[in-house]
Amino acid sequence: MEGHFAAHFLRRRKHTKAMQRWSKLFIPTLREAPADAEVASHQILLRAGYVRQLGAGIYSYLPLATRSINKINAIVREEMDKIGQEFFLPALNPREIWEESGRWTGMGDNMFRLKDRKGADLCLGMTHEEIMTSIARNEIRSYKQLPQIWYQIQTKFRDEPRPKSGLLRVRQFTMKDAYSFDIDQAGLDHSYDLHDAAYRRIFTRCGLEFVGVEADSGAMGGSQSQEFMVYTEAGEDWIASARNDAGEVVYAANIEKATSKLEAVADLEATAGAPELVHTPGQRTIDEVGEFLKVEKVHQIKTMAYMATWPADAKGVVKTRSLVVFLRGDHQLNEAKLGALVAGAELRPMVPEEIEATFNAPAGYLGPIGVVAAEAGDDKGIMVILDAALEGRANLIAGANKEEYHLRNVTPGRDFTATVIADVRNINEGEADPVAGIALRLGKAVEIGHIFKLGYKYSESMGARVLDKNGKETTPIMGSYGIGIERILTAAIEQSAAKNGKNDKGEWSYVLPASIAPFEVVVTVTKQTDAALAEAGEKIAAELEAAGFDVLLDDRDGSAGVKFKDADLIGVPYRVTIGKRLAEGFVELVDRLQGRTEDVAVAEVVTALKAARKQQA
RNA sequence: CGGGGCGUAGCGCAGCCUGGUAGCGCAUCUGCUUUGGGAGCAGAGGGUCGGGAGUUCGAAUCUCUCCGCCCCGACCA
Repeated sequence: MEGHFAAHFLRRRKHTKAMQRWSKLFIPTLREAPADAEVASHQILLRAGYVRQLGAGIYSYLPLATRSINKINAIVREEMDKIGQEFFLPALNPREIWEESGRWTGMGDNMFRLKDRKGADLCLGMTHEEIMTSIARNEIRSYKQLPQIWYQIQTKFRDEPRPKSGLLRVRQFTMKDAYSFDIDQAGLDHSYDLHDAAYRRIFTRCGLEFVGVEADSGAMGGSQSQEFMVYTEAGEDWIASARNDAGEVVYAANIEKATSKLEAVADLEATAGAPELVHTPGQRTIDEVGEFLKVEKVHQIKTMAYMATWPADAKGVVKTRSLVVFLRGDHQLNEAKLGALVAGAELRPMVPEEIEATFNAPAGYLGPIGVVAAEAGDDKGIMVILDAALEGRANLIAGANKEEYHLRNVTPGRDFTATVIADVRNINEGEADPVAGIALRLGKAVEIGHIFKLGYKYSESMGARVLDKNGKETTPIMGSYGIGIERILTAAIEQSAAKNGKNDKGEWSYVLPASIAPFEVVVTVTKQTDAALAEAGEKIAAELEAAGFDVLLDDRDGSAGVKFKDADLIGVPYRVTIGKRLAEGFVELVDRLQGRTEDVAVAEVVTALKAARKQQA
């Protein structure tokens, strides 16, 4: 009985779905992109009538964007429902809950704040750790109620210092955020892995070419963290990755963490058994000294001097420390890696007076010998950092800490010691990845998702406690996981635009994956006033719809050229053109993802499109 | 916040320097002709020139001020 009803209902639903006709839809395409749109996706979203801007980092989503985002949300929901449960939390939050975690002040100016009529402080949610934790705290009493994975798809508000790049960096956006609660670390590991797998399914289904990179856990604290990135020029992060011949990612990391295997370097022959002074008048830079002494940069030591400054403590005391870094001559310092060695401190280059005080020599002739390095583990004195690439090297050229002189035969370990040996250099494109030795690809990327193991930060500070199986009170361990919904759309556009490039008018060309395009197929009637063509368009569109395709029928009374341009512009992957050859029983099938066009018999359209869609999947 | 640029019709722009009737292309509306890659002809509508103040007989134009937007540097989905 029930089964019959369900089947009947499904069938009816399919048939009652309203045909989407271009003549009736609001798709305000623009011939020229607004001048303040710079990045490809921003220009495209505006020109194609997906979005309109309301303010800096504030956008209205028109029907096309809404359809696309709804599809992305549906995919996210489907995958998230396999591992967790959907919530919907308030975007409007009282101050008190944020005070509990210390983030009312911690979030600083990035938080939108407001007052209610009684003068009470409220804010707009930037993320929802606090709210979820408060629910867990109030409701979860026993390990038997764990694990839990709770997620929502919700609007987030962040008062970004600089909104930019269209939908890439905005002040109001949609995030799928999820939080896991487990009784122990093993449970958290599992919840984290579940998210890792779900995220990979989501991004794959959305047609993205992404890499998961090990990331700095950053300010939110926590142990393990992975960012999901899509390579694009519009991105703000730099990442390195390596794929094997099968196309699998064998290594990927944010540039702030990436390492590489270096080719072995044959050291210079010793000219003496100890450092030897060489007169190098006016030769200051690595290039000048290399040229002057006829040595390669790999045989030189680059010396960099920084000051680390920690924020004032409770007594208002500001702590500083001198950092001296030695790098291979051809390498660049990575400030993020250096910063990791002095947690919580701000870095800045030393000023000339500080350099004089530290080295007793002017910039240009700085080197390791004579610098008094703090002992390892000591948190006072000059912190000398030897980059790992110099470990084991010998007979290098370095500044002599004496104006107009350098030294030969400088050998780390023998001639000087460091407080710490660490990897603090930037890796370079083409260097071998540390896992499989495959050439690294380096590029800008946009972050579309982030998963990380939070630990006890919120459960502890907000007092969430459960009883374990021994009846002992214990603190649940948390994970936090986010996906930027609009960024999936934007990244998909950027990804495709990068592949398809610009036309001779400087306009970007792109196609959306069928899974997230506002429509899967557009049926273009080349001449609406021709009754035969119009009728065939209706019929074919209806058939495609009945076969489960999301169809847009272009029934506008305009020239074929305009219709083709518009169809391309909105990024729909498939087009069925009803035109000239209809009299012979053929229509044209354009597969924009494959860049292929073929004539198909009218009776074969559904089959042919299904085949095209299957091939893409 | 610091630095740079911009604000004139829905979109793209000119006009500003040297003050005097607000213009061009596209889009929109009407009619006719067109209809396979952003059509043609004819006509029409549409503007607080970002806001305010000042200078002047007169301000889109000069001065001051405020606002908004974009881009480049510290944060993050």
